[in-house]
Order: sequence, then C-alpha cells, then structure tokens
Amino acid sequence: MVDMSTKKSRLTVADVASAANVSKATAARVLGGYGLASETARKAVLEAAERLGYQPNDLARSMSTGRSGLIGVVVGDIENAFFSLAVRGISDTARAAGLNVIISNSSEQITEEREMVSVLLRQRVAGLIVAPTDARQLDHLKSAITSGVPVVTLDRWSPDLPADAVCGDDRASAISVLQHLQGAGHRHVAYVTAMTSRSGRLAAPEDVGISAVRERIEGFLAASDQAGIPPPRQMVFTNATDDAATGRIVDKVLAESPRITALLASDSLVGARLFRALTNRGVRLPRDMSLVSWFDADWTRVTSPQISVVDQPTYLFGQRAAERLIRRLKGDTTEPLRLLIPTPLIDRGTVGPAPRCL
Amino acid sequence: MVDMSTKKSRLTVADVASAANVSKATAARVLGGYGLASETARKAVLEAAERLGYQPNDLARSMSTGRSGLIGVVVGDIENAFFSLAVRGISDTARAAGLNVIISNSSEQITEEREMVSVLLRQRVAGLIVAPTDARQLDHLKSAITSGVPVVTLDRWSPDLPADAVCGDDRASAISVLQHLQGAGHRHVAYVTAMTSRSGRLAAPEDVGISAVRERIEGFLAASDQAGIPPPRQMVFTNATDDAATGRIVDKVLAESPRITALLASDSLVGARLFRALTNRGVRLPRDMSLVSWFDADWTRVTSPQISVVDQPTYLFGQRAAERLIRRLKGDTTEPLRLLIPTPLIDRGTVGPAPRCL
DNA sequence: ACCAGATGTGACACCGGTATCATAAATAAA
DNA sequence: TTTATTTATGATACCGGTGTCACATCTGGT
Repeated sequence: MVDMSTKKSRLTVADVASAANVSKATAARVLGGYGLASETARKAVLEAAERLGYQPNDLARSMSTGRSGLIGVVVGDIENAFFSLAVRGISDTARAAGLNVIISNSSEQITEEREMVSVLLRQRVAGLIVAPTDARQLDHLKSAITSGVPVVTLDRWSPDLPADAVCGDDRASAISVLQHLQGAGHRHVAYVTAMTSRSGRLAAPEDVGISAVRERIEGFLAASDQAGIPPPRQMVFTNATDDAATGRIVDKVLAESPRITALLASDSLVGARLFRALTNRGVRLPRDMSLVSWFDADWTRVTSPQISVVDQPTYLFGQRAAERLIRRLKGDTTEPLRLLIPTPLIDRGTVGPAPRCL
Repeated sequence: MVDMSTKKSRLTVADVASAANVSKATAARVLGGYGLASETARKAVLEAAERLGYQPNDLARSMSTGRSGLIGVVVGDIENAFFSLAVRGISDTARAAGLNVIISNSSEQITEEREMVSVLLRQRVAGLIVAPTDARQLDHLKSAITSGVPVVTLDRWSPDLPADAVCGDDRASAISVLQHLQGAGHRHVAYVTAMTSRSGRLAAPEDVGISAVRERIEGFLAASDQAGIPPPRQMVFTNATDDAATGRIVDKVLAESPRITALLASDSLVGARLFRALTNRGVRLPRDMSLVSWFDADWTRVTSPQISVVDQPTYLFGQRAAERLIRRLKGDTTEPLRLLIPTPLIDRGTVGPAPRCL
C-alpha cells in the first residue's frame, strides 16, 4: 500500500453544497441523481459542481451502497491472445453496462489464482469471471458464491461449481478434429500443451486440471474408440512452455514408434512453437506431419501453408460471460447455465494424408 | 437450494471483536496490522477472524486512509500484443508492490481515453499509466497530475506534460532503419499505420497525434535529409485497420511512381496485414519489396522469410513504467523523467537490395 | 514505595458518500 | 378555509474501516 498523494483534500459534496447554498443532502441528491430536487436547487448545485470541478468519489459511493461497479477477471495469461481477446469482450460488454473491470493473471497456478480471487473479493467486486486453472480445486470460488458474489467461469467448467460457465465445445470439436484426421488416415496423434507436469507425459484425463483440455482428451479417446483404434497411451505431451522445451518435445515425437503423424497444439502459442520447431528440423507440413492448433491467432494465416485451426471465438466467450454475470448482478437466480460455444475446425493447409507407416 | 435472498451482511471488525471479547479498536489494530496489541489479544482476534472467515473490506480501508491500492492503466488496445505484453509487465510489477491494476481501452480515441481516465479517477486510483492517443490533447492528464494523481505515459510522450514517460527510442530506431534501408539502395519508403485519417495520407509529422509515430516520421525525414535524398512527400499511409483496407493500401503503394521499394509497418498487426496483402498479390519478399515491422510479435518468426523487425521490449516498458509510478507514489517529487528504451533493429529476412527503378 | 515511561485498551470522531425520516413549503382536494 | 397530498429540504444515522486520544495497567529506576 502506498501513499495516495499529497494530503490535498479533494472536493466533496459538502463543499459543493455550501458553494450552492443548499444542504449536503440536497447536493448529494442532485449529484447522485437520486431523490427529488427543485429545478432551482438542481441548477445551483450543478453550476457549483462545474465551477469547482467536483468529481464524485466512487469508493465512498460503493461503501455506502454496498455495491461496487467493479467486476474481477482472473485469466491464465493476458499475454496470450486467447485471453486478451476474451478480456476485450468482457471489458467492452461490462463498460457498456457501466461496470469497470479489474484483470488479474493466475499464470495457470492455483496458488496465484486463490490469491487473486481473494484480493478481488477484498476489493468487493460485484462479481467474478474466472478461467479456473484446476477443476479439482474450486473451494475459493465456491466460497465466493456462497458469500453472494456471482461467478462465471470462462473457457472452463466443473459440475461441482454452481456457477454459469461459458466454454467452447471442446469435446465435440476434439472429436471432429480427430475424425477429420482419421479420415486422412492418421492413427497416431499427439496432443501438446504448455501445461506443466512432472513426467512430461500424461495418460489419464483425470490428471488434467484444466477442464477444457481434459474434455478434448476425452473426446480423442471417444473418437479413437469409435473408430476401433486402440486408445492411444501417453498421447499428451506437457511442458511446451518455450521454444527450447518444445523442440525437445518435437524430438521425442519424431522418435516415437509407431510413428506419430499428426500434432495438436493446445493453444496458439504452443502452435507457433511447434511450427517453428518442426520447420527448423526440416519437417514439411503437411507432407511429413499434420498440425492442428486451437485458436485462430493472427499468425496462422501468414505461414505457408496456412495453419489448420480450431476457431475459438474468444471475444464472444468474453461477451457472453460478461452478459451472464450482468444478468446475475441484476438478480437472476435461475439455475446455473453452461453455455457451449461452437468451435469449428477450419482446415487450411496443415492437414494432409498420413504418411505411410513403415 | 441456495437462498440467494439472504441479506449478505459480510463480517466486519466489530463482529470479530465481539467474538474475541475485545473492543472494535483492538480487533482493528490486530487485523489491520497497525498499533499495539498484547499477545493474548492478538491471538484471540486472529483465532476469531479465522473461525468466522473474516475478510477485510479494502474499500472501507481506502476510504479512511485516503490511499487506494489501485493503479489505472489506459492503453490503445489490449488485444494488441504490444500492449498486452506491456500490461503484463505493469501487472507483475504492481502486484509485487501490493498494488492492483485496472485496465481500460481507449481504442486510440481521445474521447474514450478521457472517459476512461475520468472513471479511473472517480475510483480514486493512486496513479495512472496511460498511452495517450493524442499528444495535443492532454488536459485530462494534466488535471489528474495537478489534483495529485501521478501519471506515467507509456510508449508516448509530450514535452507539455509534467509526467514521467517510458518510451522506445523511436526517432533513433527510425533513423537506423532508414539508414539500413538506404544502405541497401532503397530511396522510396512508405510507412503504413492503422491510425485513422480522412485523406488516407499524411505529409506533416505535426498531424500525427501519437508521439511515437510522429517521432519515427521525423526520424525518416532527418535520415533522408542526411542522405541527401529529397524528403519524401505523403509517405505515410493511414487507415490500415483491417485486411481489406490494407489490401487497398498495398494496391496504391504498388501503383506509386517513383516505385516504392520498402514498407514499414507501424505495429505487428499492420505488419501481418501487409504481409498477407503482399503475398496474396504475389509480391515476393524481399526480392520485390522489403518490409520492416515494429514490434517483434510471435508470428514474425513463423513466416518464410522471417520478418525483419524493430524489437520493442514492451514487457520492459511496462515494468519500468510501473516502477516509476511506484516511486512517485512513495513520494518521489524529482523532475519528470523521460526513459528511453533502446529498440534495436533485428534484420531477419525481409530486407533485401532495392529492385532497380525503371 | 513512588513516580516516570512504556505498553495496552476502549471510546469515538472521521473518510465521502447514501438513505431514512421528520419537517417545511407548495399544491390539490374537500 | 381547512385538510389531505405532494414536493422539497435539511438533520442525521449509517457503511467498515483508520487513527487520535484519554485512561488503565504494567514495567523499572531510585
């Protein structure tokens, strides 16, 4: 906490009131836009406020009304275009409803997420929009809800949490991606994510805290099952957090047997890293390897070939999430709603026929 | 069924105090971490607070102390990686100092910027970090400063504003870019920006509100002058706000005579649009046209050839800006400082020798 | 044992608004 | 004209913390 400024006491309603020769109550009514006031009083007060340069103190207002015009947002990483676009959707919608937005990063770590939620609750935000980093640790969100602060989860979801959720249809899109790949002859597909884990590999979807990723993996298993392909084991590569680590993953992928013929990138950052690692190693897309990335980032249309993507309209995610939250703030107490937003596959140029296995 | 209608009277220090059998004042001292308290009292209060699940109200705290733990940030567009990276730098630094961050978008429009600044001041933010959209309209920032709220400008700067500034060294980097291009034989270079203007073309740097862009143009003029090249007229193309508009600009550029042989993109979004428009039209980089983009976005290393860029380390911009602001909040009243951060040219693959003019 | 200084504690005013209520003035109804 | 209603206004108690101050209690020095 830091000293706010010089002790220069800002103007208050009382100052305006005395300048306008009315009581504090009357000035407050005029300036706050509530209650009654005669035309003469109104004019006098507004004139005085204008002349003195009065600016209301929203802190004080929030204090006495009990409602704050703030909503809190906790995302994994604003730096990621996925989230910054969603945040833009949230901000635009919130602002239109007269709400301000405080944004925090969890860095996809549960301890930071807890901390940020706690800070936001202390700021008495009216509601929260959170992309929970671990679907198995939601107690902080639950207690927010029980203490009366509505929560909307973004991109992620849990049946345990009585909150609205706005998500992509991850299971369905995963299935359609895998079916599309299977149609092109791919039988061994790996999923690469920046999620961290000890071993660098994951087999069971239960081990995945981010629900969106878990659902995709479940989708793959379902699609494999349907196609009569033995469920792939340890098909998830984790820790693709930078170019170096992603390079090592690509090396492992290329050494795998039976040969992996297609890669799925969990988000556009991972997608870009994979693309760079593959092209650096002389792997040609899509001849030697197919690639599909989640999120239609800007860069996916400057490569040649252009990247095939699962298009997640996250601005819309943000809009919808803010809209749900605003409904709740207006008193809607109906059952929590899970809003599934379609995320269609846009097959540009990086899905080709599977190379023949040896 | 959850009863949402319960009046959510949150816990207060008074509640904790009575549960711990001490006075409100003592409980407040313990919980607020100020003043004196005996070990027994402290333990009783903390135990009671823990048991009841007390959470302090930062609004009330800010109200009575006069200091708020919030800083306001106004950027052109969080969606733009340039700013989202800077915002991350700001957030990380601010958080480490116990400050929270409210982020707003101005959409590079002065009316919105004014509105956002006003909203933030009403929230009684302790300080502001702003990327002012028009160096000629700064009255709202000036009045913030005179009313005691310190301001740091980000990426932009004006001699009229008594505020710290953290900027790239736009003039110098523009000169070095142009000299580099001149060394490769380029004499006719166009600058393309998403800034909007009526005519679509600009000649005079005075017409440019965004100081960073103005300084670059001044740098070009200086570099041209130095090289004995007649100062280019109307070398700035505006309104490159989307792919369609950028395509039209590229058409105009290609029709220009004498032939324009190099393009400069004002930011990475414009850069991506130019790249797409050029490759769509079959223009080969760098054989037919050279391209340099400001900001080293992720996508600049997935194209072939990779894009030559002016590297603006905006995370650092954000960090430095937050650090300056925190110093001010701690009471530093020395002269405003303008911090210039080097933005070196990274010449990857899109600068080639100028094609011979006909 | 006695007083100085340090330590602990509670009562209460304050921050800048909002909201309630009683009263005063203006208007309508009887 | 009198009473009932509406409209306008000011006094004042909040909201949930902080911070001042007076008083009480506990040291310790001589």
